[in-house]
Amino acid sequence: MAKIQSKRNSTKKEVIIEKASRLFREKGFGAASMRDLAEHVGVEAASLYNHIQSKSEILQTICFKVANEFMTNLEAVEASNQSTLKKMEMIVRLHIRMMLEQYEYVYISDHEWRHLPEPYLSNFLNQRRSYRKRLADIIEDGTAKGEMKVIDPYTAVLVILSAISGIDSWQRSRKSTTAEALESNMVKFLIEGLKR
Amino acid sequence: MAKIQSKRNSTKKEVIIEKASRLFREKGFGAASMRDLAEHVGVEAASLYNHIQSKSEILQTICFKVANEFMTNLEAVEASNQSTLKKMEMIVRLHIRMMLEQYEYVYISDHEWRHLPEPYLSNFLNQRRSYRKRLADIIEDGTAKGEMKVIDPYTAVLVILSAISGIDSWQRSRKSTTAEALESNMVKFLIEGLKR
DNA sequence: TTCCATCGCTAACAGTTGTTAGTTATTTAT
DNA sequence: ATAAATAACTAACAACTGTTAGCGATGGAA
Repeated sequence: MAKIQSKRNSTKKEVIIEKASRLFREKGFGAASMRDLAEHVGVEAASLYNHIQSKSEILQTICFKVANEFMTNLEAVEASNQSTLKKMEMIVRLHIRMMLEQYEYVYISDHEWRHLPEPYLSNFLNQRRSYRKRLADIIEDGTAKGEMKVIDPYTAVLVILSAISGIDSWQRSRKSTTAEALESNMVKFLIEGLKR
Repeated sequence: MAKIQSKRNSTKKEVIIEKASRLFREKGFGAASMRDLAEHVGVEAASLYNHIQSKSEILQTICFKVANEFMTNLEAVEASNQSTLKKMEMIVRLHIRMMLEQYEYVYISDHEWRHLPEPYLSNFLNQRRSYRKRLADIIEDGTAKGEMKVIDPYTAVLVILSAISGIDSWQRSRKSTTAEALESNMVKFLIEGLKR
């Protein structure tokens, strides 16, 4: 049942969301229109509503997909038996990979969450706050154990996360450098900055 | 001539731009309407056009005001006789202060430049690229002199700049910590991360 | 074949967008 | 006081917004 399969074994809904992610990143959620999106999907605007419920449903899907993926990975890191410094390195690497491999989704989750309607907005912000708090706890733990330098944990979290989310402007301007080189450079910088 | 002074010794045009900066940050450039802005200024939407030429002129004014201020300050730093590490520290401190003191303007210049119309968009991007190149040159110089660790200069620039621009999410959530504490924490982290 | 669900289409809705024209009110200069 | 300039107003424009209704085509299940 359900022949709705388009190319690449994906639902048409998934195709729509993928095209939308590209569009939302390029123009911003507010400036991207449904007719715009429809054209990229190769269909009339009204037809989109056979697969999705609303424009903001697309945004919700993207934002929470990303948020959940980060949260799941954080839990795995927390559960691992590693030094706090190693834990932070794992998280940094995860964020960089996500940024490189799922660029559009991560970018939108980072930049367009403002346009989420309530109650999703509050939900998203709570999740984000919780995520950062748990990162800060790791750093605080690292400081207590003498593995890391004495620094405000929340500031450190902010520095690390925003540094990584800034790769977006790298993405287009530096195809020359390899992803591995970028990753190791950023890890070196960010983790050395933490090391005591 | 010209009585157009409103309160606070500022032109009505300046008042409009100030109110607009707040609005553009909160809602995003695309989602903020002229009628919205007019209400905040205390006037009808059409009346705004006695003082400005278009909506995007406001965006242009803000973006280039910020860009020019950074560029001017960079030139001063370049001309100074300091170690490369000290130069980078000066730049970091400048960016943090700008972020804290002219939050709305800097935020918009950082996040809403996409909506600049051509040819201003290309102009802005050129200026940004040049700014980053000159920062990277300082770091490269520092590495050559053995003051800094061997790291890709452009990556370092990106880390530093995006880390600072991430203070926006700090701004609202951490009124408790003082600006000085934030500044010293970030300098410690970012500059130590550079130090050889 | 018949039936039914799925999907695409056209047309239209009600609302909002940035902006202009034309007019009136207010302030400044003579 | 009068003339000139400046800025506010109302009304309207054409274009565009997300979204719905309804109809026709398609294709798999019975």
